Amino acid sequence: MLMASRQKISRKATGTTATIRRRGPGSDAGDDIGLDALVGHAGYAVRRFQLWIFHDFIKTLAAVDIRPTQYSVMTVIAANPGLSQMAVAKRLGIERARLVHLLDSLEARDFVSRIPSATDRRSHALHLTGRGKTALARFKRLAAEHERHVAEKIGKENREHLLRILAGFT
Amino acid sequence: MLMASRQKISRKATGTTATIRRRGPGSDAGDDIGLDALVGHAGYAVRRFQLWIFHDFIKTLAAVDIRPTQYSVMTVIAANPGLSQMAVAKRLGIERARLVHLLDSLEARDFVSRIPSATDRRSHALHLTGRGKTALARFKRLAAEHERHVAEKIGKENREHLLRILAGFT
DNA sequence: TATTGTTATACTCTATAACTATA
DNA sequence: TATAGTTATAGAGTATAACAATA
Repeated sequence: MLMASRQKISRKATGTTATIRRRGPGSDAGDDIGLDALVGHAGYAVRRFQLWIFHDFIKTLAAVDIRPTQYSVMTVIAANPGLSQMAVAKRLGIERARLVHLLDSLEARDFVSRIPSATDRRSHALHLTGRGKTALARFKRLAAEHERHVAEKIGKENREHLLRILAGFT
Repeated sequence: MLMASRQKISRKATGTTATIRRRGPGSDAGDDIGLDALVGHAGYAVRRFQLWIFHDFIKTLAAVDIRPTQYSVMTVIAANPGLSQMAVAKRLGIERARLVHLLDSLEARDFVSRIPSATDRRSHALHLTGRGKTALARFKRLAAEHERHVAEKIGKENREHLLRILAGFT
């Protein structure tokens, strides 16, 4: 349909040709395709870096089947037992609707429990279970390993500088 | 259902209470909720920063209805006219299946055209239309404005250092 | 056989709105 | 009225698989 209409376009040669030149084998996204204005955009670099970090995190913690958001939720609850769902959602910038499902899965794995709040019957006080605490200790060791991968990738000094630059966003 | 089973949990007071203390007005995610191990994780800081950047980009370019990925596609095509879809997808780390839809929308707005390749009848040579070139010039001015927002947010020097640290990811 | 563009499906994530039970 | 947790839905975005046309 769309295809058909596209192919109606005349096939005259355009004069312009692709500027792709392959590098040697093993290069990553290694085509000599210019990016021009894209280089110099913080957003593009940060986006690519963030994808790399998340992929490495997921891979490094694949054995325990924990993703970055699940890790952050458990970490915040461990550091602030009794927090409500709203408080966790606000602190991590997660939609409260989404946190419901995240907690459902963490509760199903017996890592987190929702205790009815003593003071407000609408809200839940979130706690790690005993099993959750043990598990989180293991997750933290793996997360530290992931963090070492980051340091290897961009350099120890650069990683520390980056954390200082972005401290305001945590 | 799940709710019901949750509410069966005994309502005994837990002793633990939320540790939330409000700051003065104007603070951003301004609760004194400890993050502990989360601070010190590059991935967390980078993720939050990336979300801030994308939100600002989308907001700054809202008048022209262009999102970061659309901008990056048009920029790469402008810098390398005649590129195939596979080449663009690989260069930007986008799935080729997704690029199809991105190009459909850019083509529908007459910003991009798919010219049948002169040498390989399977592939399309991608070009900006005249309208696309004019539009991209405007997008670039707005993107530069967005980039100034980034510099204001983290500091001019820090932004430049960040770009140097992450240069390998572009 | 392998690759390009395409279609389709599933799953994650974001953004909303609406509902309930409480406050 | 407003808030906490929940449910539901729609739109991006990611990850796959499969197909037709072509190499």
